[in-house]
Amino acid sequence: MATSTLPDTARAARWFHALSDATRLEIVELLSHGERCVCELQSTLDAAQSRLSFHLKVLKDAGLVTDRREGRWVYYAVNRGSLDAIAGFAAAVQPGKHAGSCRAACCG
Amino acid sequence: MATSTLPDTARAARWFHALSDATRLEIVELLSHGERCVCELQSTLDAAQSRLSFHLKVLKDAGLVTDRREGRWVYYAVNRGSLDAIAGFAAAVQPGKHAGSCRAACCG
DNA sequence: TTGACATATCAAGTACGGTTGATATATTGT
DNA sequence: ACAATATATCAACCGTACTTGATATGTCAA
Repeated sequence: MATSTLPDTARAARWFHALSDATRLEIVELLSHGERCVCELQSTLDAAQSRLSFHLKVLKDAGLVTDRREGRWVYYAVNRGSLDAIAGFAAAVQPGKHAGSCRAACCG
Repeated sequence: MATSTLPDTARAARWFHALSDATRLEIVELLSHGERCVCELQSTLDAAQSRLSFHLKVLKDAGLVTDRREGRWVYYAVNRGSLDAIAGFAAAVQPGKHAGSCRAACCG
């Protein structure tokens, strides 16, 4: 029922849920400037450590960020592919973007 | 603190929250084929009427869909601008996309 | 104006998400 | 081995979001 360009609904819902929180959006925004370790995010956002860890887990489970341990530090970075997919979703649900027969059959 | 290309955090969080639910994603997907009245969505999604009304209100309050009354029916349609904005957000938080001095100063 | 249909709103119950503080795990330096 | 630092996990609490069924509003046709 979904067109082939659309990601499956559950995954998309997880992406969007991960981005539906102000703290997590700020994290993503910070990470868009380059990878950061948790303690950097902590001091920049002035957020409790467990709170940050919780939000980073949500972002990671959704596939929006990746983590990489280096010594005691864990560096988080945005996952470019997931952002591409989100942009792809936004493009795919623009009306009139459906391919061939669909356009004729159902898209006004 | 946000770059000028980023939408304000609260509004973005509302967009993403509106898209964070499977039912609402299905609604948007259906509307991407063209505007639909509530009863059409209701039969297609096999969802209770009050439930649909609730989700449509969330989507509308977030600015993702518009509504238009025609007689007894209310037709909902996706708001193209909001989808553009979402795609814009995804592009803006790709690492290395920051302008000029920022790129040199902070973006690895 | 009455009845039928389409949609919105409300109230109550339940489930889920976020915060906080405490504790656990991992890594490094001494 | 021990202490210090960085991060993750857990449990308890609270608020918000979703579902359901009932009721209200709005529109049309007879």
